[in-house]
Amino acid sequence: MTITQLKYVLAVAEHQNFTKAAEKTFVTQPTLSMQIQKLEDELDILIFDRSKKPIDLTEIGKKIVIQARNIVNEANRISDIVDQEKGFIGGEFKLGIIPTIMPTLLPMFLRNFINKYPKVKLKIEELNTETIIERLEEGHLDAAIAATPLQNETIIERPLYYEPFVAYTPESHRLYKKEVIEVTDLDLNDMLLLEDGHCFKDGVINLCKAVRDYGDDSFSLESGSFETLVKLSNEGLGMTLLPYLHTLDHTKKESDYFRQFTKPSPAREVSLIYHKSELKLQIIEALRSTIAGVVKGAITFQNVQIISPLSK
Amino acid sequence: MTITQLKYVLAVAEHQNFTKAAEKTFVTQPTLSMQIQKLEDELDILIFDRSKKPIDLTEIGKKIVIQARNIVNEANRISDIVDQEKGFIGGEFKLGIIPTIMPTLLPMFLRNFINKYPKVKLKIEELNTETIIERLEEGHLDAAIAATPLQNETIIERPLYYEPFVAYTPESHRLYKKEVIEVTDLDLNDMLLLEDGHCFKDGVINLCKAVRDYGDDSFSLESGSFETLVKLSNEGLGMTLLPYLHTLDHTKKESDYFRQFTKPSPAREVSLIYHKSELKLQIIEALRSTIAGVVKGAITFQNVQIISPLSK
DNA sequence: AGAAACTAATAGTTTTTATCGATAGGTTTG
DNA sequence: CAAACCTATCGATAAAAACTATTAGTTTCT
Repeated sequence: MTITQLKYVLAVAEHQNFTKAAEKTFVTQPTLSMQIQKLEDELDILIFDRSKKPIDLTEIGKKIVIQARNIVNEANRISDIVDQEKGFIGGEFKLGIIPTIMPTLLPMFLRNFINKYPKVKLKIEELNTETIIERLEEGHLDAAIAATPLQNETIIERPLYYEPFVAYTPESHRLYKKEVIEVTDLDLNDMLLLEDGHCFKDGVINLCKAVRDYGDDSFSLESGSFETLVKLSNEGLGMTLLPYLHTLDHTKKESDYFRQFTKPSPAREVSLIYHKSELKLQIIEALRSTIAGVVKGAITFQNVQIISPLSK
Repeated sequence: MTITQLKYVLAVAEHQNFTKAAEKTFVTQPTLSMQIQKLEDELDILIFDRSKKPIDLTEIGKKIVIQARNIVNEANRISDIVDQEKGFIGGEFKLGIIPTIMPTLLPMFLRNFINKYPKVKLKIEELNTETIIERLEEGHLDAAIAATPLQNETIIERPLYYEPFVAYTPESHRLYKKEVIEVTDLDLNDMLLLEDGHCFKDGVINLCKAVRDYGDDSFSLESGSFETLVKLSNEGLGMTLLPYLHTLDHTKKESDYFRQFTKPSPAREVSLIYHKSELKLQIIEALRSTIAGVVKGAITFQNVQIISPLSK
């Protein structure tokens, strides 16, 4: 059994297709077929059920794939150890960021980071939370920035900052007259929220449910941007909630519509998250400290109440 | 990087000698030298410091060896998974047992186990607790039976039974007249205990310390057998403590000297222990259930007070 | 000090094997 | 029913892993 063979197994398991897997692993399809057969012979079992189309894993194949991923991960960590010892921070690093964090946070730290660690080839992708979790688990992302807690056992969360929500209440809205808003003032029927939004949990209100109910009656929102929400809000379709960083670069007119919450403000926890295998931990740590350094000062909220992204 | 190379590195790290490592891995010495050089070239580091005699690991080499052991362990588990799926329980299995458990427990389950799992080649070795922990950590033992708790993070403990201590008080001893003994009756100055004995902890008395003090004055005991203790005891050198199972096959005269403790009796916890990597878990589980089945009935004590083997 | 023993690296050779291109045999798809 | 697609097989080749023999450098023993 070789590490290469295990990588081939993982590739075929992922693409459910020998030919595609061969391309991804930069070998020809016969090579893949032969090596996987060799491994199957050695273990005296079938990893793939070739009768099904597309090709599928056998029961034992599934278990072997899990273990193979383990082994390959641990093997990759050898070069991590070497890099760390050499003080080398570099190589490709795939970072996922959710849409509602991307435009505000990325400009704050990106220039800083690439100056400090020029050898790291950052590949940043805007992805929703669900996809991020998937890709982290499969090892297609090295880390991500998302709202937490996620309560996923395979993922480690390192909180970066706590970002309060600010209410956006246009003149037409009943709450425009109030100077500060309380959570209890909110009414599910006159609020616009993102699908991928953050849910008030437990005691407060469950806004996730509200969005769904609302969608039944009139329209549903798939847009990932708060800009759309603000415009709809201006049209008199209700108020909305914006994360604090999104309120920093708005026109004066719009700023007039912002309303803070009374403390403890509802807020989201924004974290750097990564797989528990802790691959490329040095880069993750470099990223975390860079962001932490930039964010400190810009956002220092403490008396907040965390809103979970979970819709349960 | 290949798994084979990592195995070579582990062998050289263990034996601190290329030639011996080559024998153990069933290849010639040049093969080992070349493969390890290849790996060092690929990682662009030195794993071994060849200037020192005997050969030594570099700083980074130590880290790589730890990770290599990880990888090789995880790789070995593949065949575990296959065996489990096939329902095959077999292969070599190295079991360590501490001297004070060996003679009483082994006869109780060995025949039973080899009948039930004839394909398992059991290699049993009598070892003291310290050596057992070492070998479990290095992977030279698959499992062991010892007194617990050990509070070692890399080792998993599965308690098998709780064995009370029985006092052995010859006629000459002051406690001979009492029918049952209380822990508070014990006096450190007239007791014989094994070096590798079990320590009364916390509230009760710290017998471990007592042994050391005693040794200063007259003699120290390195024998691993209770037989010696009993004989010394008969010579009027003091009383001693025997684990319950050791009291089952004694002459009538000796039985006369046994004294139970009042409940909760001081007792030792005897566990099946193994590395947290859980290699060969099926065999471990087979062993555990076999022993548990045999022991049930023979030893069913509940109202006991566990004595830790730790001398801290 | 000098010979013997030991140890790791090197050189050259053989054996093994991983990979490739071409192709056959089997599906599924339009 | 042909076209497209997909995996297994075959024969060739290049890479590499292993071996034997030897060298060069130790350490150990006399």
